[in-house]
Amino acid sequence: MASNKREDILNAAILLFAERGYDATTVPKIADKAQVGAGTIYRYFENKEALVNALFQECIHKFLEAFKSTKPESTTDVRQQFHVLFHVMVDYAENNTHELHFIDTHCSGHYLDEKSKQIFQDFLDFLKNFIEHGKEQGVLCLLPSDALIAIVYGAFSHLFKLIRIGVIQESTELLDSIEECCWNAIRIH
Amino acid sequence: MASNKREDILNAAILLFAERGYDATTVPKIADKAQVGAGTIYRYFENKEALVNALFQECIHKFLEAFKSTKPESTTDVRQQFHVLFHVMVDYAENNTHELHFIDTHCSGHYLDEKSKQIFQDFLDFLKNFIEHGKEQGVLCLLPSDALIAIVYGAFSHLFKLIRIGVIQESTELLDSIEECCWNAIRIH
DNA sequence: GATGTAGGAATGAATATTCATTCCTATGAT
DNA sequence: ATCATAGGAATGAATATTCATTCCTACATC
Repeated sequence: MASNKREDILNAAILLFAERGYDATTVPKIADKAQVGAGTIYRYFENKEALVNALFQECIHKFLEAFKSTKPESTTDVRQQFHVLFHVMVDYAENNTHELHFIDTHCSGHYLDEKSKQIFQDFLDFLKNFIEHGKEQGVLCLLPSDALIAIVYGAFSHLFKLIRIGVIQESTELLDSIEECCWNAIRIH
Repeated sequence: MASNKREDILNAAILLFAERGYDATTVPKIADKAQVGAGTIYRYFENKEALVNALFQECIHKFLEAFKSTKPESTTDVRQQFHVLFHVMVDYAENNTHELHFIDTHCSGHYLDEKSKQIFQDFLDFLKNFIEHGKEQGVLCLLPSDALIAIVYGAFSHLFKLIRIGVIQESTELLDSIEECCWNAIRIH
């Protein structure tokens, strides 16, 4: 039987970090939720900071892999590419309820180390690439790529926050409409 | 001898809360930045929680007053109303560099009391009103009002975060373009 | 000197981290 | 197969640190 303690700790931690934030989440609380002793956490992670960094890096990595595995470059139709990317985000948000929120609330935390910042930058660069392509094709607004990403991602993450807390009800039609809204925000008219 | 200690404390606190978050901001650090003794803070606020709530309420109040003073109802042109509202947000973001970020990162904090939650709800209801009007006029998408607010506000707040940390350079043209993007996101096509 | 205000050291509760000890499990000898 | 032993894994009580809050002293102002 494989030792899954490390996993247990990470799963407990992401729940608590996403709900309460890094600073308000105590190590003993993580231990409780993971059903391990407090000391066990220090077998797997040097300290609380190392834990949050490992978690952050694994989340981004998973998210980025989800994007990369779609190979949206195979078509030059920017709208179609956008559709694919948008649905990667939706799938990720649906299947990893807390991860998107965790990323969102921790991506500029003071406890992130260089490696975490770097991998997050890689993630942004990947998205930037798509935007840049769309601008070259004359399909997307000629605003800074960072700005266009912020518009879509900002809208998306606030929306999923509302879905997560139950203010609005998720449905295929709603998501399709929202995709259209986001697309309309950045395309050339 | 105008006692401006209370102001000093609030100004120091908003900077630190916006930068580090509520839980990572210690009362002694606030006292240092405000150049007052730690005990002095407790002359003006019952405790740390009362301080953050007072701050939050004053921020939202100021923001909401800025909106209300524009009386966008005087015109029925929804696009024109949107322009006015958007510029209230821009002005607020520009003149109160840290307040928007503070609101953004603290509006769902576990330390907020009923009054803070209520005043924040009032704020959302005000925006909802505008959206509802636009939908009645047949100008805005028939998505839930909360969703439309999230799209615009989410995009806006992420954008100003980038401006604040210097990733993108603010300019009139940029802001005009962004306004157009936000409008395109929620209008009917 | 009485009263109100400020300061910051002192306090105690909460928290991250350590460490001596216990608990498993795999291996090997009988 | 049974038992013995070792060594890594896990534990949680103990420790060190940090922090919100209190409290006592000093300084104004009247």
